Amino acid sequence: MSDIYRALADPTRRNILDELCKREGQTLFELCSRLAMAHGITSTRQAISQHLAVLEDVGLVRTERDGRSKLHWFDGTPLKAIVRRWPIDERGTRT
Amino acid sequence: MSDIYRALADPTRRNILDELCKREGQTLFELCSRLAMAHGITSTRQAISQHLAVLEDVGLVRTERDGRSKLHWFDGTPLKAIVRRWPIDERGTRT
DNA sequence: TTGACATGCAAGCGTCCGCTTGCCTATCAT
DNA sequence: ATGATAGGCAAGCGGACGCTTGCATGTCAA
Repeated sequence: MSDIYRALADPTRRNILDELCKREGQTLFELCSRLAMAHGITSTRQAISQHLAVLEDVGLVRTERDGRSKLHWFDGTPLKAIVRRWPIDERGTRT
Repeated sequence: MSDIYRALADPTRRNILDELCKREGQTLFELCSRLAMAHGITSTRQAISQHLAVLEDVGLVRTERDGRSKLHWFDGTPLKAIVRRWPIDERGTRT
């Protein structure tokens, strides 16, 4: 019961997507340290893991196991639903 | 302390945006009845009003008073921030 | 096998969020 | 002025969410 909009609602999850855009194929530990460095996020590893699960659930993050590590990729395809749903140009100007 | 992403997180608010795209300059009462008809939303008038306040706060809805009525317009301009932030094409395909 | 490393699962807790309820303000017709 | 209409303000409640904590699973090196 989670959609893209819910997934994007949390600021930490948005920062995770930002980091995954900067460098692809990151592992959970890489992400944790980079989030701490770049965004000052002090959350636990488990918290980040849960965020990644949400993002993976809605298709914004794709993963692949590599031994005991799990690599993460950003995938912006689900974002198309937003652009498709509403007009992005300014509207509502009185005629 | 509310951003676009938070505003889009609620399904009722997304339906409100849908309805405002269909017909511009709707009043609160118009929206309530249309939401009930088209989306089966049983929420109170105050609930919809609070949702509209959130949407107006983040710039997704613009308003204008007309006597004792308040007219609402959709404005998709803030959505540009989403497209600007992340690449919308598919990425993460292993090389 | 043993130990260390990387991640997963699940319960518990505090807070925020959406909704309702009740009352108040403002505008228009008669 | 009176009543009706359209909307606003604020308190309170229940549930969902994000986070932590503790333990379990699985992988690699020695």
